[in-house]
Amino acid sequence: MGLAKTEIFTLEQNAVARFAKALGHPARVAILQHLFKTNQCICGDLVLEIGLAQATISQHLKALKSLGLIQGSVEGTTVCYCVGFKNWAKMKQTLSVFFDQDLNTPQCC
Amino acid sequence: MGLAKTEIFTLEQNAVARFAKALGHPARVAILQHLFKTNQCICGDLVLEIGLAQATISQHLKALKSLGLIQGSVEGTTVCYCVGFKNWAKMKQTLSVFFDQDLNTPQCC
DNA sequence: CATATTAATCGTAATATTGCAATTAACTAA
DNA sequence: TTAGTTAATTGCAATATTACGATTAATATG
Repeated sequence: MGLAKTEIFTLEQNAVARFAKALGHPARVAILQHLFKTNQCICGDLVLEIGLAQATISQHLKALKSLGLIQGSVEGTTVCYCVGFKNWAKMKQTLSVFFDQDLNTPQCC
Repeated sequence: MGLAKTEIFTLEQNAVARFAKALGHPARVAILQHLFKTNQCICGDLVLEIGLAQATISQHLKALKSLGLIQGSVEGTTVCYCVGFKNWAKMKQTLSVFFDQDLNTPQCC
């Protein structure tokens, strides 16, 4: 199928999975790292920096933008991207809660 | 293609992506949550709990096991699964470093 | 032994993802 | 206006993922 049955899972489970999926490709990880490092940059810089085709970078940017992890603003013929701090924080929060499950659980095996 | 060009990315970028990808499906999130809640359980319990076919659960278990996030031990006709705490901790560490990039960066837009 | 139970694996179908070349849309500058 | 620049979109090919039924392998039980 290739299609996840999201309807049988909780909102939290789907939220964790959605954020995690967005980070599940090294190009998207690299894009975020570069935006944190440079604070902001135009799309073309990312193409040079990362070394994938412009169309491919654009596709990854779209995925990150759809979750609000980055935002882009058109400036003339260029598009300036930067981190979407609000949703970045939301992602950190969502995944931190998931990660810290282990604090309540005694280690068994 | 469907095949990520991992060779052009750093080890860290690939590690973040690999862990994140493993959490990128709600069924795998649910499996981990259930293992934390019950400490350990057999494969059949997960099939009942989650409501996907046994073959599908087995596939998700394999993905988690390949990263060491869970471990399974055969006990008679059943297989008992539990969290792989060592690699769980490694995942938390890897992703935490990535998440805390924002602490060094002044918020711009 | 024969039968049942459990979970991994196989095979397959549907869909998603990744990547790129080519095109398009939007804007700038001459 | 025309030409150039930038980035989104389109179209496509290759591969991956998700899901399930059927089968298999391993172990238990009668």
